[in-house]
Amino acid sequence: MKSFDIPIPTLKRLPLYYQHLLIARERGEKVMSSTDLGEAIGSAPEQVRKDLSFLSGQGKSRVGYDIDKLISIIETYLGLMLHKEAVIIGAGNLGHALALYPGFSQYGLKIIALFDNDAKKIGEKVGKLKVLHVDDLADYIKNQSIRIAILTTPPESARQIAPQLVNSGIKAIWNFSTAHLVVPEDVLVRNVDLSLELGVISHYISGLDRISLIK
Amino acid sequence: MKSFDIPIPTLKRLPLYYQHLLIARERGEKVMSSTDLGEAIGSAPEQVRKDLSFLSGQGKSRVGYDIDKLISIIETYLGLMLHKEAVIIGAGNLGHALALYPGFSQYGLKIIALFDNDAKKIGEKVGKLKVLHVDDLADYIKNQSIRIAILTTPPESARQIAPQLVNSGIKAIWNFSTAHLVVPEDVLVRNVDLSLELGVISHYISGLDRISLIK
DNA sequence: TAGATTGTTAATCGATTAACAATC
DNA sequence: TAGATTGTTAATCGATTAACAATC
Repeated sequence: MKSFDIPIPTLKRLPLYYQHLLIARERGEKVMSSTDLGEAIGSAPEQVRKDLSFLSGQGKSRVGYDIDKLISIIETYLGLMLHKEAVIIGAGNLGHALALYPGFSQYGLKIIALFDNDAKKIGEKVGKLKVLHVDDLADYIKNQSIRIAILTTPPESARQIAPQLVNSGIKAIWNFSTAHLVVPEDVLVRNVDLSLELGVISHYISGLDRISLIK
Repeated sequence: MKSFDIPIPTLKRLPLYYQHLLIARERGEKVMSSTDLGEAIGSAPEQVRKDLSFLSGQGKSRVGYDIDKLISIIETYLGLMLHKEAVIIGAGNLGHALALYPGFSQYGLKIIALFDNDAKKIGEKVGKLKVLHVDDLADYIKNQSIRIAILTTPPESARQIAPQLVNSGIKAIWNFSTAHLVVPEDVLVRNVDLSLELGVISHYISGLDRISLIK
């Protein structure tokens, strides 16, 4: 799963550029310099130019980047226009929030089903979606040719379900559980453990206390 | 805000180690090697040893790390035992999910209030918390000496509120909005933009399509 | 003692930043 | 033309990985 032709950090900045370009276009702007784009997302202009050079830079000296053109280049490069369907496994609070998260559609991601193993939740409505039983998950994925799964279950369930997902044809797992998933090479796993940020935040806050003790 | 004595990636792995050590302790285990710890979180043993060396390595050759000791070292280092109170601004789906997220208390984080500017939401119950009006935010933070704020509002609101938070004494902002916040040096901002992962996922999925087209 | 495992130094890798020639 | 801005190469920085001596 390593054959990226572009650094992951760059890949994560592209959506940011994209958002700001959309806003600028909305405002009627036509071109944008690397300096302005960088400022908008909090990066240096060199960073922006470097990032954009991966997608065959299209800027014009003295002018900047053509907003329309750059938008469509990023769309093509990331495959944003592609219709990407995903399922959520785990209909808890986080699953709900993600199912209803408004930002995803901008990137072509559409949540089309939620699964849970809790009988009480089956049939429950989340937005326009109904919660389905996890027993039907494998068939559903196969029949609908889903390739993206979002995991918001407890870690043990996540570990159990991951192989099923892979067997059913899932190619990308967005893992919100704390479980470390082991999957074949050709399956992308992106881990988002919200708690990890607490390592940084907690250390920072407790550092403040330490300083104030010394003073 | 740069004066970390330890790499951020390490800081984010410490909570992972911590979790696995807790589990191991639960199982009655006494010591754990860097190899085992690494395996649990998907890192190399060298990585583990390197990380732990930042907190004055406490392992024993031929034996491994004393689980009890390491747990308490990490707790001290990250300030996990510190009682850290936080407010959430934005009582939408994500705000709800975070308010009810079970994983935070393990790290000493306690959400004690939710704020919103939508009159319809004020007074609404989220778990045991009531949604308060954002007009009362500054006073609340000052009176309760809150230092951590979690932002789950739309980007424009986030940008507006950030200076207020800083003025009221907030020292760490966990920013789930897409806004790029500009704050004084001594305020920590941790950005979590869920959409950014979609850059990586979308690119990967569309890469699969590209390959299958070629074949 | 012999061997496993740590802690640390050095080598590698990769991303960011700086510099600057090319260009519009 | 002069000057601003790109695109790219080189230098720097920082984190990961490898190697190995120290140690229990």
